[in-house]
Amino acid sequence: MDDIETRELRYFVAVAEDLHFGRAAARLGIAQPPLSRAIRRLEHRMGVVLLERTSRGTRLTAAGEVLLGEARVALDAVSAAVRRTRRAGSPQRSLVLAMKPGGDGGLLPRILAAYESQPDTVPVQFAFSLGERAAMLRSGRADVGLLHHPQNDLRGLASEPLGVERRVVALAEGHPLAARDSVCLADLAGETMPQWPEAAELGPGPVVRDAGELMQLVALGRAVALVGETALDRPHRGVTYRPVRDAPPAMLVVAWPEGSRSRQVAAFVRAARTAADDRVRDRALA
Amino acid sequence: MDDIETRELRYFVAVAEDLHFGRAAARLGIAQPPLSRAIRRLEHRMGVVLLERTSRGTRLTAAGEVLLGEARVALDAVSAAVRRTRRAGSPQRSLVLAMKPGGDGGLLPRILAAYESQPDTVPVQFAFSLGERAAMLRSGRADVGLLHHPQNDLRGLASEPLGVERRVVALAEGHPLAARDSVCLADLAGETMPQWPEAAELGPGPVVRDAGELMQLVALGRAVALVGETALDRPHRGVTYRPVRDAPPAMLVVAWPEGSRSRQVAAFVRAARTAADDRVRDRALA
DNA sequence: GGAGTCGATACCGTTGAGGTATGGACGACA
DNA sequence: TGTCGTCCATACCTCAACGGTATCGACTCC
Repeated sequence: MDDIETRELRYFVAVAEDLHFGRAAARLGIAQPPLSRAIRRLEHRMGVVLLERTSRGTRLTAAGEVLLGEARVALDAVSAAVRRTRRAGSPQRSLVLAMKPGGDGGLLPRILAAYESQPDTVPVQFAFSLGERAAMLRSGRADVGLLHHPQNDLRGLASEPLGVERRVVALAEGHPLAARDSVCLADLAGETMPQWPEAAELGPGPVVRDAGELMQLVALGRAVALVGETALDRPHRGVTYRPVRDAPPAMLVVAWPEGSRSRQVAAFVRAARTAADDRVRDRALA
Repeated sequence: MDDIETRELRYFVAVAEDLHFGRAAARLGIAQPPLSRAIRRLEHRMGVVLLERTSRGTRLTAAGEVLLGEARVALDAVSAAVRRTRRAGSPQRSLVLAMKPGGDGGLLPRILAAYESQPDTVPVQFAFSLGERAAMLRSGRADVGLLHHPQNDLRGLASEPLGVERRVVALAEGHPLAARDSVCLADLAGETMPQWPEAAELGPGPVVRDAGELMQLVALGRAVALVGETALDRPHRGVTYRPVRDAPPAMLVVAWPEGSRSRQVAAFVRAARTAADDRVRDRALA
């Protein structure tokens, strides 16, 4: 009755993303007629119309919109199952850590030291990613991640807070706002902010691929950027930083897939907590 | 490469649950040889051994254990996708509320009144269930639920707290502990506690199917039961209630599937919050 | 009105899912 | 120890359905 195969979901997602049977079929590596038939059969078995076909393209119905979102989640879950099983079966175990370069709030050395001081640890591999690190955890490409709340979408993940980071704005040294001691978000309304290529939908403004490009643009006065205060540890030439009074503070969290009962993940989370607690204590002493 | 079909996952879950190819095949409605081949092909494609076959039965490998858990989650996600899409496509909309009979902490009348006072509401259907209400939300059989934290597993769900309920123990009137003003958990160590048939694994002790049976057993002195303090609103003949000092309080929450962007769910959650806030205010006035 | 685009239909070959019959390994038991 | 029973694997067959090519029908745009 409702035994839908993942192939059918993959086909539907492809069509729903392209809104074009021919292109979707090409992307899937099959011809267009089998794709049309597969989608039609899917609609018939679900008893729901998913697409409105016109001779000039295709649109999603309300039910189709729902299925697009749900199918992506379900396909993520399936490929996560495969990946995690493969990793559990492969003899050489390692722990894949998803993080943004420099996005550790300066905690990473402490965390790794604390992790490796525990018994039975495995090598830690780094999966640097500017974009959706949360998706890497959900899909099983990474085991544990350092991310920011609420900037990252933590749904489907479990997490532990490691500390809050105030946000500062990076400005060119000659920027008018650099004359002030602090700014507020309203002051930045007219400024251009760079964005990562992985953003869900690209707005106006330049696209940058790494922190170097970002700071280059800022130093040139072509953009401003909201960054965590730990960016002050590695200041960039020609860039000055000012606190943003009303920016929501970013909470650095260690996150992992809900329901992961891996010993290694638990050890890493423990190490992260230890490292965060230690830093708080060190700062109190200083 | 990793395009695993849901059929293969269903087959694997069946075998992993039975640890017996023949019985699993019967349950799936197919013959044993195709099932053996399907599992073998699955292992081959994943590059991992999932089962240790002996001529006298079958055991899961470590990787098989991982896949069993992950596959259940993935299959839940797929059937949830189908169910939610069907409901989105069917013209007559309604909101399915999962709850335990009497498990509303006395809030339900207020919640329904608040919900129905909003514009554009749909009929509320009740899905009473003693067992895994959280699973009903995850699999799309219900849209929103009233459950208890931490007694229910809220992973994969979003939730809002509605209030805490202290826990009391229900005792026969002649029970020795009824002589005390309050008890602690250690006092209950030797007592028999009934359990619901949906429990993951049945221990010793009687099984009850509803609150009436439960209270009957308690009144007869055959068992004691930990219940929420709102049970005092409908006391049972021959049963007396005593607070449990160190029992973790149950937090009543309204929960819904993560990522549900349904307008009706949002309206219900809003109504539940309103109802909870109103009751707090009323009690403060009284 | 002709050309072009896009999805649906017709028809065909091949893959593979599922069936039956049987083999082979192993434990139980006399 | 030989026999029987259990349980999974293998061999072989059938047929549904997946995917491919060719073509149609509807609609848009010059």
